[in-house]
This record gives sequence, C-alpha cells and structure tokens, in this order.
Amino acid sequence: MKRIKISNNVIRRLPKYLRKLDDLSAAGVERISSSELGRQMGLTPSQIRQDFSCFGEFGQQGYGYNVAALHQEISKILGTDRNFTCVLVGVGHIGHSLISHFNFENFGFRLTAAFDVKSDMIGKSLRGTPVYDMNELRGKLEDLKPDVAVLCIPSFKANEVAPILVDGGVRGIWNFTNVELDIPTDTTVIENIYFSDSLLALGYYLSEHLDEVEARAAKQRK
Amino acid sequence: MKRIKISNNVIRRLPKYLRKLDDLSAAGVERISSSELGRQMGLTPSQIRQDFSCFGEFGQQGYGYNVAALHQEISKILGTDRNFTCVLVGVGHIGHSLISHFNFENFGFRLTAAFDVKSDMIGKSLRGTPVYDMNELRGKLEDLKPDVAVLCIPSFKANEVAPILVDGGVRGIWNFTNVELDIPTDTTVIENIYFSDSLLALGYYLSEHLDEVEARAAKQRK
DNA sequence: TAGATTGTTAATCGATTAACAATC
DNA sequence: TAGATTGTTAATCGATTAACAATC
Repeated sequence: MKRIKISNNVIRRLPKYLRKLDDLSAAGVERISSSELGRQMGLTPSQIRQDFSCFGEFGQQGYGYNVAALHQEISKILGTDRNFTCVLVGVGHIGHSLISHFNFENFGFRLTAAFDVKSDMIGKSLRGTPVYDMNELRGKLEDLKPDVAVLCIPSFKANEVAPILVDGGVRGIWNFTNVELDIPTDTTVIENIYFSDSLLALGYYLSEHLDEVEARAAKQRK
Repeated sequence: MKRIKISNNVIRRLPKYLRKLDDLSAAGVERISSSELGRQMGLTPSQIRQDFSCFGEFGQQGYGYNVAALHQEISKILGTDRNFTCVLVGVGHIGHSLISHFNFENFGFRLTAAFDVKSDMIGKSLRGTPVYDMNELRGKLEDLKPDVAVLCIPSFKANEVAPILVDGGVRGIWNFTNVELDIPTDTTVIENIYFSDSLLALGYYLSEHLDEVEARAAKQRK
C-alpha cells in the first residue's frame, strides 16, 4: 500500500465513522450521503468527503456511500484485517474488565494470553484466555510473538515491565497505566489511555458550562 | 471569571501539562522555562507560551515558570478547586476499578455514592463509598445532588439510565458505556471514553509502522 | 548591568469549508 | 434525461510557529 501522511485528526475520526456506520447498519440503512452523515455526526459534508478522499473513492456520484462497503473500507484502513495478536499484562480490575467484556476480535486483535503475579489468578482461563505467571512473560513473548501488549499493571511497575515487552518484540503498547512509558517511540507504537486527562477536561467544560448558566441567571436578575 | 472561547486543542493539552508538572515537582524541579518544558514534552516553546497566555501571565521574564505556581494555576483553570461531587452508576469491573484505584479527589471530584443492581454488592462500602440499590437512584440523586455521574453500566442500558441522571439534575456525565448518549448536550456536559476508538487508532499507527519497516526491508533487499 | 526568557504581535502553516465540474 | 451527490480544487479560517520588544 502506498502511504501518504494522513493527519492525526483524520485518523481519530475514522473510528467514529465506524461506530456510526455500525449504528446505521443495525438500523437497516443501506446507503447514506455525506450531507446526511454530516448532519448525524455534527460534521460538514465537505469534511467527510475530504476525509474519505485521503484513502480512495468510496462513494458514487448521485448516490452517496454504501454503508456496508464504506464500513469495510474504513475497517481495512484501520488495519482490522491484519490479524494482530495481543497479550494482556496485569489482570487487575481493568485488565479483568477488558478480558471479560472487551471484544478485541471486533477490532482486529486476538488476545492470546494474560499475565499476572497473583497466585489465585495464575493457571486460570478467563473467557478462553489463559493467565500465566508474570515470571513467564519473557519466555511466552518469545513463543507467542504478540504484536501488541495491553498494559494494565500498577503504575509504579509500568517502566519496569515496558522494556521487557519491547525486548520481547512487541510492536505496540496499549497503555492503561497512567504513566508515560520511557521507551523509544520510533520502534514501538504507544497508545495511552489517561482517565485523568479525560476527567480533567470534563471538569473544565463543566466549569465553563456552570459559569455560563450562572452568568445568564445574573443577567436575568438585573 | 471572564471567559473567552478557548480551543479544544488547548484544553486537551492542559491535563498533560499538569502531569508533567507533577513529575517535575516529584523530581524536585522548582522552575522551568518554556523551552525546556517544550523539549521534555515535544512541544514548541511558542505553543506553550501561547497556551498559557490564554489564561493569564504565569511566568516571569528571564526566569521562566515556577513549577508549583504554574501547577496551581492550571489546576484552577480545570476547575479542580470547585469541589465537584459525583456518583458512580454500575459497579462492574470498570466501575469497581475506578472506585478502588482512581483518585477522584486529586482531580477535584468527590465520589459520594455508587449504584448497582447486584444484591451482593448493595449495602457494601467500597473504599468508603456506599453502594446503593439501582432502584434508589432517583431518590438519592435528589438527596445528594451530584454534579457528575460516572456511567459504567452495560451499554444496552446506557440510554435507559442517562435520562434519569439528567432528570436528577446531573450536569456532567463521564461515559464509559461505549455508546453515544442520546440526551441534550446543551444542558449536560458529556465526556466519553471509547476504548475501541483508542485501540483502532493503535491499529492504524501500528499498520503504518509495520508497513514502513517492511518498505525499508524491501529497499535493503534490492 | 547583562543575559535570559517572557508575553504578544506578525507570519506561516495546515485543516476545514465552500464551490463546482464530473458523473452516476 | 434530470437530479443528486461525489471527488477535488480553491478560499477561508484557525492553530502553530517565529520574531522581538519588554522586563525580570
């Protein structure tokens, strides 16, 4: 595939298109125009057509886009057909939640193993995923050669374990530790989930919202 | 407070500044210049100074920024001094994880109650937070008047519960359901955490990365 | 004081929006 | 065919970067 540099903004919108297309499929919608899609997603039709045109010509003049076909194209762009494998490291609450409820396969990932230090966890199988002893991590990485590691260990251990993953050949880390990983980013792709960043942003928007409400009320009183 | 419209890009960077300032504090750094901060964060000094200047003058010519003072200013901007209260709805794995490990107070939120349908959960107290029966949600919202609800229920129930929260006077929802909430956004601030969006983005960047590696290898072979 | 570094204005760059010919 | 809607080029808008006077 020939690759030209696509902006992060575009990339981050692709999963949102996918979710919307899922909804449309579920609702039995077979085709949609950029203007209707824009209306439903709060984007301009122009932006939608620009976004898609980064990757090819997925629509048809006078018709719009076929929902199923468009879904497939975007899925492909995001790499969901690449059969990535992943292992999950740290079966605490978050790790457990992901193993139990998150459908990795829906997004092109297959979860092949999990690792933990707790003896009551080791040897179990959760939803078909075997839990191994953390001590076996190095060896199992060699066996399984996972593309990605899902890192759910306590934050104080994050930078102890991360290098082991990189040494073990992992190419991507989905990082739930809330700590910045101190590993070279030119050989490993890191995707961070920072709950606190999200909550702090909510705090800002909420403050703004409440100030506006208050300002309107003050104006009323005058 | 007088408010001018600040771009989302700036808002989303503020929590990252806060994290970096925490690290610097912990490392005993008392002051820092925009250029050094930029170097450490991968931003230009210009951008950093522009970002801060949206909110005031926090630095000093010839000196830079005082780490502790800057931290406090940014915290304030994000509303962490507003003593927001929140309740958590749905004590599954994710909900449980947040109650057990997430330090809401660090970010200006106080968790006052949790709700669940499971009888073995109801009546318990987790890390000081009482768990009530989901049936009591309406009543307790009236009593507690929380600013925010943390929504951790299964996705198929998301849009059943969301209106109850809004009716109950909640002004913000931290949404972990992976489903778009169908409630008016002009009266309620919604902050979504979509795990799948993050994993799909990782899939894209990983695909791109592997293609580049492959392309380089192919070039070598020639 | 001299050097460093800010806050801010101006310049550049990139992303979004608008417009329209192509065409289904 | 006529109407609808795309893909793409051009115009606009906003965000980032550069430059520099102000000043600690």
